Amino acid sequence: MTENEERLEFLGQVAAWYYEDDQTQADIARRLDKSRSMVSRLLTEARELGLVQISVRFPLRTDSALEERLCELFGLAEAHVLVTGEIDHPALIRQLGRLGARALQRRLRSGVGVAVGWGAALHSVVRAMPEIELEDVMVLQVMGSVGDGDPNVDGADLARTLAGKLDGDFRTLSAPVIVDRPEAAQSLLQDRTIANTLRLAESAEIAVIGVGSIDSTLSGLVRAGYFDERAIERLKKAGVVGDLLGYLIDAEGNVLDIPENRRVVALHPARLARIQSVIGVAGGVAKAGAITAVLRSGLLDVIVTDVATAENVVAQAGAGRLAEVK
Amino acid sequence: MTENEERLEFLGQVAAWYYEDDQTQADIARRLDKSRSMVSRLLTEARELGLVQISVRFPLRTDSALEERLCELFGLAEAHVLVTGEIDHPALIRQLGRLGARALQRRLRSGVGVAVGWGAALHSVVRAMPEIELEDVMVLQVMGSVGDGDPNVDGADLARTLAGKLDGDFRTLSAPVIVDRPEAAQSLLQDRTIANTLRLAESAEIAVIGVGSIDSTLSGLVRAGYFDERAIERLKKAGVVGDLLGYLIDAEGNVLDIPENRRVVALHPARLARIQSVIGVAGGVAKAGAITAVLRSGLLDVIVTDVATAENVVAQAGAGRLAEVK
DNA sequence: ACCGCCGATTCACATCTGTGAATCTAGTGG
DNA sequence: CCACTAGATTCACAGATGTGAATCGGCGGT
Repeated sequence: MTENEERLEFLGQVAAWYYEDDQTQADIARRLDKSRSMVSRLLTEARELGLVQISVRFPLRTDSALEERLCELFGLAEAHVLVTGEIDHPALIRQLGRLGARALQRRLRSGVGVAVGWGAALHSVVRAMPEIELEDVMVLQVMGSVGDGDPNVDGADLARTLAGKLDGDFRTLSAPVIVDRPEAAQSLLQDRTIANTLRLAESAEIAVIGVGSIDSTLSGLVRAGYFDERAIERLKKAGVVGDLLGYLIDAEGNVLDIPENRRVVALHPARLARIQSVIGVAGGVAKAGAITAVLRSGLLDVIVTDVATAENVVAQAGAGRLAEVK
Repeated sequence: MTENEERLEFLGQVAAWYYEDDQTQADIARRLDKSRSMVSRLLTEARELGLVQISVRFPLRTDSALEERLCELFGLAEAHVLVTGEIDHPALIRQLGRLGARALQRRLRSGVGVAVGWGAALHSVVRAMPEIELEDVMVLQVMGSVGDGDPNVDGADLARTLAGKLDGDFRTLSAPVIVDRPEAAQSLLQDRTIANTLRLAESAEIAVIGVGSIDSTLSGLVRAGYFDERAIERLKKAGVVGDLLGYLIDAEGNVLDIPENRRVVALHPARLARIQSVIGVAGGVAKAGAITAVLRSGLLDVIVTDVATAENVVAQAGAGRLAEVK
């Protein structure tokens, strides 16, 4: 352990020389009396261990008019609408992450429980989260993991990383988010460890969740291979517009009573109601439909999204309202 | 303004591609249809604007036994003693900065006033400070600047940077820390703006200050050219062991009644007494004498230093005690 | 219309960096 | 004592990067 610490310190020293003092690898090699390539590898190791944090941060612009509109329409406590320039999707997700991290940070304090789902946006939130000194924070994973697929958006990893940054503890769900048979889901949900984590999660003070779209390219569930093209078509016909914590929902934000939803290993969205601050982070116009649905469910307290999507959501909701009046 | 924001966003985008997506400059150049050298320059610009934050962070070890000992000996609220491996002075200062930033962060909350001095260690504290979301924080510069010399340790810059990170306001002292004639100091101290800042400073909740040694290589004052070798010799004979906020002090931590101290433009150390949390950050055995003196003055509530120095301080203080007893 | 100026951009080249393959080193088991 | 192996280290080279000097392009002045 001490040996390990010494190595960390050594790697940190090297990284500091390189990144903070702008010394060249050759300089450092001379200093250590090693070859330059060695130094290159030491730096790689330091980076991999997360000793070097590189982040790009610049002021984020938000649209307060749209924010107010969203709050009104859906009875939210807070809305954050990112103003983007021309920007590609990964960049959008990154900026949303920063905005989301800010919203989360504002609510964090020592002793809270934080329930986290997963998804690209959430991954980005966790990534953007600075290290904070808190005590007794507990991070809870609330939806099972995807076995294969993108490990970048894996829930367990997310919970672990977030807990690390908050200097807190964490509980993961070691189960796939969707299993083959309803019975399997049942027994997993009743498993002591899993049930325990979920119980902790529903009494958490804060939840941070993403919103899934049913659209093939954007949905983590689809990308993970749980549904194929035919299944998607069928689900769409059944009224599915997206997912919340892995559960498929319709345009009103209701968890549909379909077989697929009985195979999900995750906190049930209805349980979010008890949580004081439920923060949803999702963006991209393609997700607007799903986001509108989730907002309609009334489960969110805070939404973090981008202008284009927010506009789309407002338009849909406005239309919905008119329809209701008629 | 908007144009500027757009440029920031653009630079941020480029920096994100480079630093977060690991794209090569050539890739980005192709994407932007510019030359690769252009991209290199854009990245430089982004870094200079502070859009890219690179920090090396690894667990800091502390010596809790020594910490307790220091607290006892000097009636401190907190002591932080950094355990260092073999490490050069800049690296030591950097790590102390991180430790200091942590101590500061723990005390920060919305609405506080923070008084800051300057010096290499403080610069490092500010550098290590993460951006935090707070409201109505006010950062006050409490000692004048050095005109020439190392702009890295300039007080005004320090206050500005810290305020930026805390999302707060700041007040600087636009005056040199030491002027030629006592009358000049007097009139500067009575200047409306300066007096105002100092008044705010003494009613601050937190102060973060360095400790100066009289030793030529380590003292910011000496390095800035305020005292030459002969002056230093004379001062040492007069009992000076270091400086606190620019005022020269003896081994007991008293501000000496000498002409030099009437030329200082800074908050008087005695005014620190009102401030709830006075945090001193300083390290390196060469400063042990000065640090001991400052600790004896009883003005500090928190000290942040390294093992070697702390041991030295404890030894001195222990000896002092024995002497007193006899 | 022309000139001259200044910032933006590119070119060319020296330097710096990552990495597969070769080499070294220390520890282990026979 | 030696053979063997795994990890540490270096070599060599391709590729990536920074930067002084040259070039471009627009714009105000005459």
